[in-house]
Amino acid sequence: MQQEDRTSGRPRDVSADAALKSAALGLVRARGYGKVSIAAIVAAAGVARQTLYNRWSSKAELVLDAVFEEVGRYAAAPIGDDGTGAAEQLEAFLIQVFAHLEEDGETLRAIIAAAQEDADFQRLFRERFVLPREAMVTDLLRRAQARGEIGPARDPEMLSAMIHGAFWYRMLNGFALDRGLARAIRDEVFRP
Amino acid sequence: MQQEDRTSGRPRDVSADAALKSAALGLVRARGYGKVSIAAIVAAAGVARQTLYNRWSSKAELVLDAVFEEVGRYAAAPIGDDGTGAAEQLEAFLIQVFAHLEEDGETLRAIIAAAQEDADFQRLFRERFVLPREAMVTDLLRRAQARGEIGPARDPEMLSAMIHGAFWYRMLNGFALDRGLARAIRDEVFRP
DNA sequence: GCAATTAATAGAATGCAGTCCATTATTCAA
DNA sequence: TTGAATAATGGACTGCATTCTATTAATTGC
Repeated sequence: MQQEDRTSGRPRDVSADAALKSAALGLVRARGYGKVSIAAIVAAAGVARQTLYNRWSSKAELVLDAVFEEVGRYAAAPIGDDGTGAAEQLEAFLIQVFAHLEEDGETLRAIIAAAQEDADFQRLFRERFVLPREAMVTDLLRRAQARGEIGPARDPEMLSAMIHGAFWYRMLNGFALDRGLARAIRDEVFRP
Repeated sequence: MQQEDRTSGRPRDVSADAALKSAALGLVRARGYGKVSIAAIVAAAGVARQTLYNRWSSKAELVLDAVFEEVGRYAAAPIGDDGTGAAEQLEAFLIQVFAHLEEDGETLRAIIAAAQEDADFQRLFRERFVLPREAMVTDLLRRAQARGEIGPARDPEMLSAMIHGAFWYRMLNGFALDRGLARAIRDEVFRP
């Protein structure tokens, strides 16, 4: 997905982008990532197979765009530093993430799997999805540290990796992500 | 891989098991999981393709057996409760795990990926690989708690998930697992 | 209009995991 | 010695992602 304004040649059919993303989004949500074929996506979008590969280099890239970038949802906004304490903010963030993952968790798992088999896609996924979300929690923890809500010797980056790691680890091993987990993580980070 | 002593019928060729595991181990270590085909494994083992599928139901199952079970290595022994403190024990455990992952990390990542696409294999992997190793750390933390090395309000199970999660998360996102990470995890768990 | 350039299309080709099938081999029990 | 049961084998088959090819379409500068 890159644009370089050409001076000649037939222009891209811009409507094909949206048609492909929309078809991918609908099919993946309805049937699950592994059960959706490229053939089904291009048929639903009404374009040729090569048209997809002119825009994305794999099914995983298209679905990443379609499901996790298109609408700008899924914990895309920084965590608001509202009146509540950092513990409440973290728990609310996790509850929101887990709620989104009820719909798209299976797709996220498939995307993480795809990233293990394709180093380029791993980089793309990390830059576009993982690191921004990791930074949100790191920032929250830094603010909490500045206010004294966690000790000065704590390491916000390591803690953020442990927080994300905890639910990745649970998710990738087939456990549900529920409010109890959000609460347990919060409690472990903001220890008594 | 199950045995049910039959009363009749041609017996399994036991040497095929070892030949397949050995071929899979060698090829996967030499070329990487994704570049090794079933055809190459059975050719190297000198057996027919169906002979493999009589024993394992997928490439991932065979490789799990071959790489992570065969020799009983890879942090298979419980963490010794030697004279040192729990912080040192945890760091030593992590350093040992990371050292093994220098050789087999790419394979582990491929196996985690395979588990996301096959619920049966996910269960197998969790029972045979994930949970035992998670329990080692949980046990270590429980002992540490009994000795007062971590506070009584800490949650050993959650902490263990955060510890494993931290390095899974790093590994699955393409970061190296080095001694610095082991130290940072130790420091965050046994905080000042 | 015409050449150059790039896109879209249909369909074939490739490579691979996993399944299916027919045939042959080995064992036990009657 | 024969029949029932199960294994091993080679090869064919299916379904899929990704690539390749030839052809047609749209655009710009001349």
